[in-house]
Amino acid sequence: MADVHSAQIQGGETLLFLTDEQLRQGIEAMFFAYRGFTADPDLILQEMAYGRAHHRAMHFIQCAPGTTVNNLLAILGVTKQSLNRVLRTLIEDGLVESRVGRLDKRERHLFLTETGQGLEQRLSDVQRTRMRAAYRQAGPEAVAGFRKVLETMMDTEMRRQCKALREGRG
Amino acid sequence: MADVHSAQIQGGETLLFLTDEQLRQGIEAMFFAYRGFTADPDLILQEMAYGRAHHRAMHFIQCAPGTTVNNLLAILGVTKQSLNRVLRTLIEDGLVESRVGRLDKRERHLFLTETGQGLEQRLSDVQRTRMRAAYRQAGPEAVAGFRKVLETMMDTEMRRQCKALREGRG
DNA sequence: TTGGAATGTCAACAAGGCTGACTTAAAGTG
DNA sequence: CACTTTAAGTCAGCCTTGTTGACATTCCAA
Repeated sequence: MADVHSAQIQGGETLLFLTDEQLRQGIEAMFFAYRGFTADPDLILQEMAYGRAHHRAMHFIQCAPGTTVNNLLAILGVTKQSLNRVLRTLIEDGLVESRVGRLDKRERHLFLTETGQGLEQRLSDVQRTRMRAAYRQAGPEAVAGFRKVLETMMDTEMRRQCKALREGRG
Repeated sequence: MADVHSAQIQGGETLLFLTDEQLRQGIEAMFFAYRGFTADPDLILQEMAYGRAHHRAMHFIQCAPGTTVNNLLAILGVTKQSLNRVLRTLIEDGLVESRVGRLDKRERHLFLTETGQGLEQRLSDVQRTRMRAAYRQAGPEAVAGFRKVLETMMDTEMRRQCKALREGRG
């Protein structure tokens, strides 16, 4: 990327000279890329009258089986009423199982059933396929950079979220 | 990024060995990063009873002043009814101006008023600030890679969109 | 035993997508 | 000129997914 200028300073510190135009392009790229990134799962979800909210819930349950509702709320950053509506349909439809906690019986531990795992697999398959294609086209160095910037943005977001959690709990 | 393995093949062709886990991390990173990326403008928009839809419209009008409604529809990928609802309030509130086309009087050309430019500036400022911070933290090489992967994903999306346009028009 | 935390539920509402039907005006075409 | 197509706007109604607020239940812990 020739239009990202950088200057190496004495001690390894790096200054980036980024014009507003370059940043604007990055912003637009995020918009279009995110849209492409959700397009494939959206098609599958539409078939079965589910939405992105269902996908997100299943994704994070798959990723952390046995997680509690509160945990999921914190990760997803929505209200419990919003999440509950989604979880209820998933449980009714037999995609998610909610087990009462052994240690703390108020808590519900969430798991994907076999059916749920099947759908989650289908959804993440198409998403991974698309991401793999983009990775392959861009090359390994670009992928490393992509992940680094995204993880930096993600960390910032996670920190903001944790801060919000702490403030919320007093 | 040590966990992205690559193997250089004879003619400069590169194979990426990406595990499902690595791709999953990329997917999650997109989710969290996108959320972080929209968080700041959302706060400002909330103050004035606007939403992301208004932001997107203003962004692309600012980026291509004089664009037509149909153009904007194609870029945003929403229905004209959806866009119209947003445009109507922006025009009523004096942020967007709609001028009848000189060449083709059916068309309306869209511009941001001074007030509109002011708000758009405020919104993109906070977004650029966040992006600049992430860029700076990740370093110039990472930024180049980030943009390359995103542009690849974006191109894919834009091609899909153009294809849809062509098919839609017969 | 009482306070607070975790969960779930009901109701109402808003933003922002969608479809379908329809109008108006302008442009293109036979 | 008559007809069709196109650009834009509008109305009505629907869906998903977010929000608040109020409230019940259950259970842990002081």
